[in-house]
Amino acid sequence: MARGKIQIKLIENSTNRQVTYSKRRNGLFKKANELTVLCDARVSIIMFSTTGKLHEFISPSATTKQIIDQYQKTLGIDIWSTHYEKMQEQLKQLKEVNRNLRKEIRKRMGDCLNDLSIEDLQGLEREMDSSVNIIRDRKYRSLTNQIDTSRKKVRNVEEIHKNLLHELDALKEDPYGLVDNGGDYDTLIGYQNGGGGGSSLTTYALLD
Amino acid sequence: MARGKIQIKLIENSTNRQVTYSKRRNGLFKKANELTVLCDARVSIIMFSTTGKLHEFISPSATTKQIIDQYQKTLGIDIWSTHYEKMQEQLKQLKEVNRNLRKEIRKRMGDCLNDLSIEDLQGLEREMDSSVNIIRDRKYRSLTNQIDTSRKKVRNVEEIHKNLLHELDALKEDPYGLVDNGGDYDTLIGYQNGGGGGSSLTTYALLD
DNA sequence: AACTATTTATAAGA
DNA sequence: TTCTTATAAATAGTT
Repeated sequence: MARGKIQIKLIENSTNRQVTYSKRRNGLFKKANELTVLCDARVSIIMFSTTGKLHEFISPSATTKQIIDQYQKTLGIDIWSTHYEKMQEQLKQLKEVNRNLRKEIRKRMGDCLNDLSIEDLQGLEREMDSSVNIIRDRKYRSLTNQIDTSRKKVRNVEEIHKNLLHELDALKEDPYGLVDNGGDYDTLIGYQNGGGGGSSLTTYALLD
Repeated sequence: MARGKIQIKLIENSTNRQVTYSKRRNGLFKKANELTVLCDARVSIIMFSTTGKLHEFISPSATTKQIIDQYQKTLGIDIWSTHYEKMQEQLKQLKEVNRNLRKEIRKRMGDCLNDLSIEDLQGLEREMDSSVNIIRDRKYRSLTNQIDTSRKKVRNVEEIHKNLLHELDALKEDPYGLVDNGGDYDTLIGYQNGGGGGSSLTTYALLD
């Protein structure tokens, strides 16, 4: 606008562009400030250069956050809050659910019984009795299983012991190993040690 | 800046101010647009007049949300996202807590017992037994209270009945009401009907 | 960063 | 609000 008119189109020369950006930015900010003072307006200017550099103007009477908040409020279209409010709602619901769950647990622990009627108490008692029975049953079955396993182990150990005794007897009667291992007990638990009969004394696996 | 220089200070005349606001706003937006084109910059201008009216300029190559997001990102100071991420974290935690609470309840209802050891089952059983006892006790006390209240009511009704009989006897012996109500039972439950002895037949309040 | 010829913006008036 | 226009301000090109 001086020393020759220019076309409003991208300035190709990078240096010129840079200089013009700087000059006009100052001009813009000056105008914005004048507007702020003359007309008691609140102005926010945010700008990024091609290189990503940030420059901002804000009327002294405001903050950028204020302006943006009011911007959203005025447009009604909350750029973020849509998402944000949904989260808030979700949060509230979760807290409520949480509170109820805790209350439920406390009831089941014998707390917070004040606001329950006799019928409620009766129901709660019955429900918990039945639950305890289930738990007791589960515990019992679990115990039974363990006992059963133990019993099997014991039986296995006994079997091994018995076999060892047999082998010992055989050794006593035939110290030079001329007689083969008796087939009956070997086949009986032979699958447990891979059928290895190579040594004169059979090894017997213990159950886990 | 024409037809006379002006001081950069609030324009007192409201109409003038309004006009100047409009003119200079256009000027500002025009300059912003030129800057956008000449220097390939992205500019966001948001302004509010004294009266709260919103006007905005945005470079065609951008959206206001983009600019504001980049503004926050560049400054590092997230005006909202800090809050947002905190909420997200909170949400996650609440959901986790919620899940655990539900599991706890299910355990206490005899579900989900698979991953509990015998010791856990034992502890759970003991805890629930004790809770059931508390509930049973509470129920018992509640029942006792009700029974007690009922008993009092019955006693009250009996008392009233007895008194009525007395009055009836008195009436039979003194049909013309010359003899006053017998003092003993009147004072006994007199506080219950406000001490009203005005009528020949005393009224007796029933307990609630 | 300063200069300055010119263009542009705009204050006041219509 | 829009147009006009005299004048102030901004700025492109130069140093």
